Amino acid sequence: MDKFDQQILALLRADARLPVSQIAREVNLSRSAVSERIRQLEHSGVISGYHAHVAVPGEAAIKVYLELFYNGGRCEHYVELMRVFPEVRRCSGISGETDMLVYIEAPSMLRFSEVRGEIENFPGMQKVKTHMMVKDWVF
Amino acid sequence: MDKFDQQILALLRADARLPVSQIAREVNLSRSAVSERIRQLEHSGVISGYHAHVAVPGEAAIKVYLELFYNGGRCEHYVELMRVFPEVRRCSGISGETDMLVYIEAPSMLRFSEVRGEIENFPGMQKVKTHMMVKDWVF
DNA sequence: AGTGAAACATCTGTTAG
DNA sequence: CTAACAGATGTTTCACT
Repeated sequence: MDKFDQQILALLRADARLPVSQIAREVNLSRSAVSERIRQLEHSGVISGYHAHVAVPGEAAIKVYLELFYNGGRCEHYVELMRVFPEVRRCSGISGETDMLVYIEAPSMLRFSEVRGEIENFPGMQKVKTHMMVKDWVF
Repeated sequence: MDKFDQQILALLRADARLPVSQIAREVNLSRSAVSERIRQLEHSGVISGYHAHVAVPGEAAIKVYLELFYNGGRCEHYVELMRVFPEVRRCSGISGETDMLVYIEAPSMLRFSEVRGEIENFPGMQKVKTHMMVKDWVF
């Protein structure tokens, strides 16, 4: 994890679709070297994925935390199911009784209800506890 | 913004580097159609960017949600007290029994314990429930 | 570790039908 | 939408620093 790796990470953090050839130019390494470094960074888990940042249609008028309780199935499974909703911004597996904590931003109460309804009907879903966010400070 | 767009968004959210050709296969559209749709989604701002998710070693090694239960005092009061900790990233007043949900990122377990200890000793604090984040997906 | 070059498959953008 | 083409890109391998 030297200076080159850090430069590569910074570039991919800004634009995950930057071509290897261009990265090579900017950090002054060959394509093969950059390819190999990226492969290492991915394999070692430093880069956990590449994701498009999708804006919530409308605006985030409603902010909610859902507590999910389900039986069987790994959390990865449910994450894949919830990924289809742009309103789902974050899924966190946490210690304690709750299986997963899901943060949702929706443009309206109606839309939120739709999303919540679909999540409740996921196979194996046992309970969905809703926590409307009434105040919020982000630092 | 029809069903196809939503499918495309879900795929790019999961893997920003998915080739257009493969997306086309999965949603049963032609490459040109998918290319055009992605172009529209980018230009209209629905897709605001593509980013590598990087786990920086040492930075935010520990992610935790705290459930705060206190008696008396408004949440604004406690927010002011917690603002002194850079590790406190978000404070949310939510509906339900829990008075406040606090998201914390700390560089080490030791440092987190210190912060948690201080929060527990805030005047009026009744209970602090810790939820270590063991898995996490941010979209 | 990195370079440069080559070879090959794949992706993309752009045409034309 | 399909088909086809040209150019760019990713990946791998190799000989050589």
